[in-house]
Amino acid sequence: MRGKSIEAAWRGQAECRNCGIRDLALFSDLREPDFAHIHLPIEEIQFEPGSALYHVGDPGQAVFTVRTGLVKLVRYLADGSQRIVRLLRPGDTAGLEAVLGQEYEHTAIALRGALTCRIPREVVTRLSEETPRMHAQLMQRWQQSVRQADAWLTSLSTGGAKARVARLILLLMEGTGDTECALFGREDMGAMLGVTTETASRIVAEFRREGILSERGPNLYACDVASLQRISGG
Amino acid sequence: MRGKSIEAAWRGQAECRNCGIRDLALFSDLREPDFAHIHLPIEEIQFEPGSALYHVGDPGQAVFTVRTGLVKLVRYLADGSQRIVRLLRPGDTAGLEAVLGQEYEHTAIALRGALTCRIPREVVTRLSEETPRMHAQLMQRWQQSVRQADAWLTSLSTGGAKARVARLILLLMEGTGDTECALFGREDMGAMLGVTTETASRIVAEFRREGILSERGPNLYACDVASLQRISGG
DNA sequence: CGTGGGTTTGAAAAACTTCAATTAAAGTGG
DNA sequence: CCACTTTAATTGAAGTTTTTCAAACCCACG
Repeated sequence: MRGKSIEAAWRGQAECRNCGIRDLALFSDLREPDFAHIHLPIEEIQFEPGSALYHVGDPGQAVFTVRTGLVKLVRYLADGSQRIVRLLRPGDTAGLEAVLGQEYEHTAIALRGALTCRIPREVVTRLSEETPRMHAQLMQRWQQSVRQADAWLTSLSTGGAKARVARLILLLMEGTGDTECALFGREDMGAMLGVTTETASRIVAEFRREGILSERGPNLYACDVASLQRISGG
Repeated sequence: MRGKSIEAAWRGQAECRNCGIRDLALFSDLREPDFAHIHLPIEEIQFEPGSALYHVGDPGQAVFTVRTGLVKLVRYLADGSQRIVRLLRPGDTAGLEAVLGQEYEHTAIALRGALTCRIPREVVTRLSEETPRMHAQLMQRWQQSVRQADAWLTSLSTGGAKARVARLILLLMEGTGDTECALFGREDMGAMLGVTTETASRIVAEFRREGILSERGPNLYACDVASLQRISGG
């Protein structure tokens, strides 16, 4: 089995045809005959919290679909600190640059545990040559990345620190109809927002004192959405 | 002729085959037979400083290749202020989302004058269906956008304001073997760096007093690259 | 020669960082 | 199961940086 089995447990060969999140995933537009072009195994891999799907500079051999959990894309700065440039959620794709035969641009690390499908580069390449549906899907994915990058800049790297934290929390709740929200370590929060760990901590603490966040478990909070929206807008 | 002729002067039909910057541009990989698929006119349009190639929310009807000058991609925030999310230079492509049939994600505004080629959406779509070279090129362009977005975040929205200004200036000089650098209005600088106009102004003024920048003309400076690099790294 | 837009500068307030110390939580190994 | 180590979160206080609000300035233009 794989060398990384301590951190990354191989689960088995993925059955894309019957994938539970197929309508979200990279292969959502494929039709039955297209699957014949998948000539290399797609593996299902479970990454433990903190383990890396790949590292910046590695030759891009595969694309990953996130099935469950959360993955951060990290860039390391000259001074050794890190900046998180994006967050991938179920349905999102990591390492698209592999399709272009390039090295990975980031280090991708699982926050919480993450179940992923590892799709070899050649599979995507071949599919994209064979079916325009795959092509279109790839372009969509690229655009989605750009859009997310822009949103990250304008909403998480703009304005005061309180507004940024508020926007981050709102972003995390987006989609989930819920008003509960699982946060992460303060260091990661800081790296997402471009502020120090302490500032992130202080603001979360302040929100908690003001009742905007109420702890429901370890790093799990119930959120006063209205207040967060007010803060995020100012 | 076009309604926007006051701001945007139509120059004529572009001759892509003999384009001076073709090796940089979207069509760089096309071969002779591919040009037969261009069934709609590609227009050469000159945008005056401050005029818009397109606005956020407009239906994306065309892609623009920047031939000369500089174009900013702007997002407007809830409070009415603006954030510049990217800068396009000669060879870059604006409005790629049009190819996906989507609305423009930004407002694209010419800083300085900019000569562009306006390529109708259908031309790119058709080419991309007909030739894999075009397809590959589009993917490259998308990736380039993502890469630039990430770089923008990590180098222009991270660290202290002095470091950001220094990195912006270095970025502007990148490529041009020169040590001269044309800056823009302080408001635009601020919107690129996520700081106020005043802060941008103060820092440029400070650099000037310290001899790191010396004025050579209106907003044109000779730069002490070594010092800028030192500042950008701290 | 006045006007308007953008730049520069000042001073006080606010926000953030830094560094250091404290507390809390979570493992670890007896 | 408890004491002990470790790691992360929180808090305080001082120091810096940035913003804010105002005013002065400069220059191009009518």
